[in-house]
Amino acid sequence: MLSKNSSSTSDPALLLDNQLCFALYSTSLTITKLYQPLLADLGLTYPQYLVMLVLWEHDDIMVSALGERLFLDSGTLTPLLKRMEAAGLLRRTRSSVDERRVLIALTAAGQQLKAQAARVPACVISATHSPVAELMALTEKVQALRRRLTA
Amino acid sequence: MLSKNSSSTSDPALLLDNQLCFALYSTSLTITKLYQPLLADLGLTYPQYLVMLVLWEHDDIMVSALGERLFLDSGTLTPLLKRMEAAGLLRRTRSSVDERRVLIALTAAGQQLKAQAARVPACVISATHSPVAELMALTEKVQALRRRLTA
DNA sequence: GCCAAATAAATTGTGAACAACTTAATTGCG
DNA sequence: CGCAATTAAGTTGTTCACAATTTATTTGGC
Repeated sequence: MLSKNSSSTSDPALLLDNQLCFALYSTSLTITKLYQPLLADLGLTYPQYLVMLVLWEHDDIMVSALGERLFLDSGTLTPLLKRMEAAGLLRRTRSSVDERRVLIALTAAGQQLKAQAARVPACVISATHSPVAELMALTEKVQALRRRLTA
Repeated sequence: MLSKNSSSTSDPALLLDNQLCFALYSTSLTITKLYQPLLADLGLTYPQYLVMLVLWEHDDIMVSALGERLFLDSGTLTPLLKRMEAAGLLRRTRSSVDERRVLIALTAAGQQLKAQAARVPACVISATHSPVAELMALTEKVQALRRRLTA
């Protein structure tokens, strides 16, 4: 395994496998691919599924509230929500109280999709080959990091 | 905080904050935004920085080897590498041994960029407001999950 | 009441990601 | 050898992400 830059001569801080960011990035992409076939059955992409999770918890919210919850901005959400509206999952309505606001509300079809989505989490969990308690512990640690980053 | 679907009546498995995937996804995006101004000084995007990390460790490798290391395919890498070649960071050359292969090698400018990049990791680490030992432990846990997913 | 500042969403342009497919070269089996 | 299967990279089309900017509306100070 010879190379011009063998890893032994590299700054350890620049080694790919020492990067938390890369671990998060690559693992996130890998899990998303795991979701893809399951979500395709529901007619959803992964970011669209996240939007549905928020709306199933709390319907009829502003685009900006959705964005705060998902850490995404209107530049990402506006086209995404338009596609979901076109798919009949939700409605986008200007608030009459404040014409700047756009409220997102699930359609009946969007609400009903929750029942079908209910079996998705178990499928993904089993594919991780990991004890649930460990997954929960990891979730909390990653959330704690995100909190420290956004504080 | 009243809503049609209050979280207390929701399937816990569908609550956004119980999703490991979302924790990874949102934290990964948040860290990437942290890198963005630092990498902009080097003329790199975050995925381009990852390519450079691999090449600084091991120069002159095939596109597919790069892809295995980064968990990305040629559909993502080919245009990304073309942009990096246009920026003068690397060269793409067909292998004479096997004309299907394209070898990626750093230019002098690409090699020299490593010195400037050396201070990036410390900046990011300090921005996390976390002890380094904790970041390392979390990195290993996330890598272990990725290993279980890709096995 | 007026108007500058702030707020909410949308738009524009660039760069990923990836599924599905194509093109081109090499391998290996009969 | 001959050629089907495999491998490597590239292409196409769709969907994110986001910086920077724009449009439209509302708020707040005077």
